[in-house]
Amino acid sequence: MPGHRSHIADRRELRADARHNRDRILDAAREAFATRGLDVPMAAIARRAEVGVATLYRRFPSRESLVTEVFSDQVAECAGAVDEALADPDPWHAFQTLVEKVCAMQVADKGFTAAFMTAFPEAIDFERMRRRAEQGLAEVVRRAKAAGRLRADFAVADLVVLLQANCGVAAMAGEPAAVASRRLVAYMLQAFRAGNAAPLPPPAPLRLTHALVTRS
Amino acid sequence: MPGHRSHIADRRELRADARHNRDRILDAAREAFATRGLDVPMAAIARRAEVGVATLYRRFPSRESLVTEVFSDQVAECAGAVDEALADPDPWHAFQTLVEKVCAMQVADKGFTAAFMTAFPEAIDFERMRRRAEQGLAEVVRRAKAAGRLRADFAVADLVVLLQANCGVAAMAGEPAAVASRRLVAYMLQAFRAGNAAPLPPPAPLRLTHALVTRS
DNA sequence: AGCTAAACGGATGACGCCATCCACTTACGC
DNA sequence: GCGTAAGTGGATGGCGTCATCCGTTTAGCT
Repeated sequence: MPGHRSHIADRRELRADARHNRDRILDAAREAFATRGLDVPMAAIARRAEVGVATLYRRFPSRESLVTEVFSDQVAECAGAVDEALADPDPWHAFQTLVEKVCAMQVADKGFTAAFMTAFPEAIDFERMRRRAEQGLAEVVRRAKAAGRLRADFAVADLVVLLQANCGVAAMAGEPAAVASRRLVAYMLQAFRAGNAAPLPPPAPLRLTHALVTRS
Repeated sequence: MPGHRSHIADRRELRADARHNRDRILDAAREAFATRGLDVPMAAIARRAEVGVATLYRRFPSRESLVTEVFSDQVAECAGAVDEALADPDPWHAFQTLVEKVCAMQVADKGFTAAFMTAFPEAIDFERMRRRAEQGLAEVVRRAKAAGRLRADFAVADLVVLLQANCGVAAMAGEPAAVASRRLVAYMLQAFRAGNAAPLPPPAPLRLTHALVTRS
């Protein structure tokens, strides 16, 4: 089959100006998603990037493809945080730092959570990353439990609960969101700690995919 | 000034069929808001109520007026929960039960939180109720602290944080939301408890009004 | 029963967003 | 330089929601 072009290669064969505009679009989209959330009008992104709507749609046929591209590095950063936690010799410190880091990312960028949580059928990369994150997370949790620092009845799904909760906090207006999130995370981490553990209601049977952000 | 009609009296002077339709609309709106959230199309409500759109708009000129009317009894129920807590001789039990109850209400009805949290400038009744709830809440917290059951560095604003967090959890799909919420609340209540208190980051300077649900 | 004002509901225009089309412009290999 | 394919952006049609208008129906009083 001649002339087959993978979706990885097509960015190399762009003309110089097209490449430039593509970058402008990505920058604009990044900012727009971060401040206004994931369902900002396409036209607004185009305007901010100072390109026509057509250019935007030509480069990214669907909103999802744009989202995927915009957040790919942030997802990578997220996965990096998991790796970092896995490299940490102190299991509880690893767990705590990971949770804090991810939640802070969530607050810093309104779109990120939605992008990461929402199940985009198209976004294979996300799916792969998500699985990897899930496995890494499970390992971090296992270690923290084994070290006796994390309560035994903690479920990995509880992290999804926290992420979702933090997402709700992140929905608040700018700066209070950060303060509130820190407060929430601090409380939750103390509750996660082994030792002072009163019994809990049954855990939610959730995987990362199950956490849906209400998006029309 | 003759013929002045207060906005309280106008429901009495309705014709029988109008009154009937008004009730149908309220029922339909209640269900629609609970299941689909607060920004369900007006037309959908009208269809469900089997009335024309015009009837809906005539009775409730703005969406807010409809929301106010629909949730007035739920807000009252909420205030009732605060009174109940104030009547409870056990301060911690009062606090715990109140938190659990309100969070459960939040999950049960998607629209409720948004209605209660969102600042509707028009909804004076809500404002009054909210103030009352805030004062009652502060008293419940004060008592629980005085009894030595609630950690001293707990801030009333932390309840706003929890409400907002729980709102995020409530955004999940139907049944998992309830499970996750129970789990979240259980964790948080354990963290709120006095005794096992590690230091916390500074509290968020929030009143109930500051918690905004992102609505368009 | 008959009258009238109140109430009804479908049709309608305005608006915003999506996604595509097409006439014009520009980069880049020759 | 110049030809051409790639690229561009504004205009455009489709869709769904909002909110109002207006011709028709109906409750309720006499």
